[in-house]
Amino acid sequence: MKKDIFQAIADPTRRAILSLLALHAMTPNAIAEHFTSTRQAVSKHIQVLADAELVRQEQQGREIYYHLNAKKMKEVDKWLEQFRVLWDKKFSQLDDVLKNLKK
Amino acid sequence: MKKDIFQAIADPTRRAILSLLALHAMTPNAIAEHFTSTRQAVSKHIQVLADAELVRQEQQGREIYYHLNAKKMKEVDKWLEQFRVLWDKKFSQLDDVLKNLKK
DNA sequence: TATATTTGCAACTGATTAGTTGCGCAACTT
DNA sequence: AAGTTGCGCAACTAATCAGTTGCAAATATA
Repeated sequence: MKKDIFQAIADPTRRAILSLLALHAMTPNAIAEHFTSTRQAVSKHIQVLADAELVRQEQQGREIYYHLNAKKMKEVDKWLEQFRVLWDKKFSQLDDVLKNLKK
Repeated sequence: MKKDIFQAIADPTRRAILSLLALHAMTPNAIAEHFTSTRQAVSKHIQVLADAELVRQEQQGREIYYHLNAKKMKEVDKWLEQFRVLWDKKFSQLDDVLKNLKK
């Protein structure tokens, strides 16, 4: 039921919501206006983001402002770390050099 | 049907496969040995990774070696870029400085 | 040639999901 | 006080998904 960060960012709508919230905090209605689907559908997406702690709520009267919790995104960055060494051409070439040295 | 990178890395098993392939190329059978589920289940995961171009195949006789396409992971890194500015305390403090300068 | 191994593909099934609708509650507005 | 607005929660449904089993093709081995 409760999803992790990777599942949370798997959905394009949810990624778009995160991008919106990167600019400034917003209420569910304000967020929903950016999409064609209903408020409740968007609200469900927000709930998933909240479960994953990618988003925090701030109640103000009857309105709820959703804030991006950018720090949580660090976990994705941390996971990427293991591949970062591999994807850069410079490192590949360095790898080749090391292989040649072995011979 | 065809999934994108974000959907591909949403599954923990698939992330584990990617981590395995970060070490060296492997055949489906070899990969499946690391998991409790059946070969076909693992094969399906590999197929998803291949569709997302996170993995390339290299046929050798009747064996197929799957290689990690680490460069594709850059797309996730690129998406993270928009949040990287926000998650670092130093940048938040810099932001405060800029706000104060405005006054 | 006969047999075993490696693999992908297709059909089936139970579980999960995304989106809708309807509701109720709390908080503003007039 | 009465009506409106903002919102979350719950139930329903159609669609999708994950994993299994069974099969066929290609390569290797005896």
